[in-house]
Amino acid sequence: MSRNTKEDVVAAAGRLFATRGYEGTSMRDLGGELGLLGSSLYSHVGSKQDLLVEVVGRGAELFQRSIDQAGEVDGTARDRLRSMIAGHLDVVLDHRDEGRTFLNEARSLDSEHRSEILSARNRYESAFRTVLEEGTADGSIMMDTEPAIGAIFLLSILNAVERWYRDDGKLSRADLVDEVLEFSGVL
Amino acid sequence: MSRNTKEDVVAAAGRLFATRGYEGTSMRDLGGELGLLGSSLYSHVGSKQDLLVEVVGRGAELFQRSIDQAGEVDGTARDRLRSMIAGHLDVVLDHRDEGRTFLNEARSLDSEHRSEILSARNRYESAFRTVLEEGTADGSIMMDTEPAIGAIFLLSILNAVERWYRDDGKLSRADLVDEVLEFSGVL
DNA sequence: GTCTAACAAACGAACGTTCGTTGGCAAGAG
DNA sequence: CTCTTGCCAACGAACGTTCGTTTGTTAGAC
Repeated sequence: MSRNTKEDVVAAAGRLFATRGYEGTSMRDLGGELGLLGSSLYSHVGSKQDLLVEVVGRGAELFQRSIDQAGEVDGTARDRLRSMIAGHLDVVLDHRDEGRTFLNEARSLDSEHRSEILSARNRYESAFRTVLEEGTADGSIMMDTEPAIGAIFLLSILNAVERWYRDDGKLSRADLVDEVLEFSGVL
Repeated sequence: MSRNTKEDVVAAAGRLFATRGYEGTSMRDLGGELGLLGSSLYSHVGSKQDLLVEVVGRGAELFQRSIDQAGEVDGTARDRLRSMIAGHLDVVLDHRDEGRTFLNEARSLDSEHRSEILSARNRYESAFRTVLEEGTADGSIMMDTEPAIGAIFLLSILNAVERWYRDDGKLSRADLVDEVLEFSGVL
């Protein structure tokens, strides 16, 4: 009989928040997921809101780490863009729960944490805009669309990937990266 | 003292469902929005779920009408694609509440209505895929991406527009249509 | 090695509040 | 008079959370 750790609780919370939404998930639901009573969760966590903060925070951290790694890639701006896209797909596909919760459930955060997440998202979008600008400058990226719009379009595609892509399909992740680059006129 | 009609109730429900989500909206919230008690809403509507069905249904109808109109456009497949994109943007921007609720709150529908909406979405995506195939065949569309993926990418961009586009900005809707076409390599 | 003190994890009952919903009644418009 | 609209009071269920208690494990003292 193995008992549950805080890690288990946060993981299960991510799963339920991602699929049913924060408001659509009750502490009793979450307890049931772990074979516990709802009240037992309070041995591990201070409040339901704390759980959301934790899950969303993990999502934010994953995206942040991804963009940091891509920034260290040397080569042309196009190489860096490719790395950013691949990294984004990995986050969104390998950490579906945290990614979805980060992207969709931020509105349920208290205003302090919500605005933190919002500026994290803005910084993230800026990184995409910047690499597009650099690629236009050094000639490694020929995109007909201006960087500000192109970054938004790219992220729209990337954020939606989790809704339809399956790893066991015919399209590999590497091919998916190429498809995205090709679609946006970079390749 | 003007009294409220069912129309007002459905419109307010759309507004709240779109911004706070279905589960995040209480009947008392909704009543407050109209200067009523929550219980008074039951003079207009059978249940909260009925309201969601109504709002989502309106969203579905708007998208359906848009795609039907675009289908009647004569010219090349590219002309029809342009019309589909413009129509989608109009739905999503002129009927933000119904559009958002249709796109984001379907999971809160009872399973019967949910699967109806899901197949409506599939038919809608099929229409995009088909026009891309036709455009490849008649040579009016040169897209490097295969139609199935291209349709998904296009819809990912279009569905996200409502999150960032403002009508009072520098970018007109017509220009936005061009940007989308250009980004996807059609123009 | 045993006894004991501490701790983490979970239970079960209950708290106050909010939820969706119902039913009876009043005011006003056609 | 009737029909629509809304108020009011109330319902049972579910909500997040707190509390005192129980259980199993871990660590140190004897």
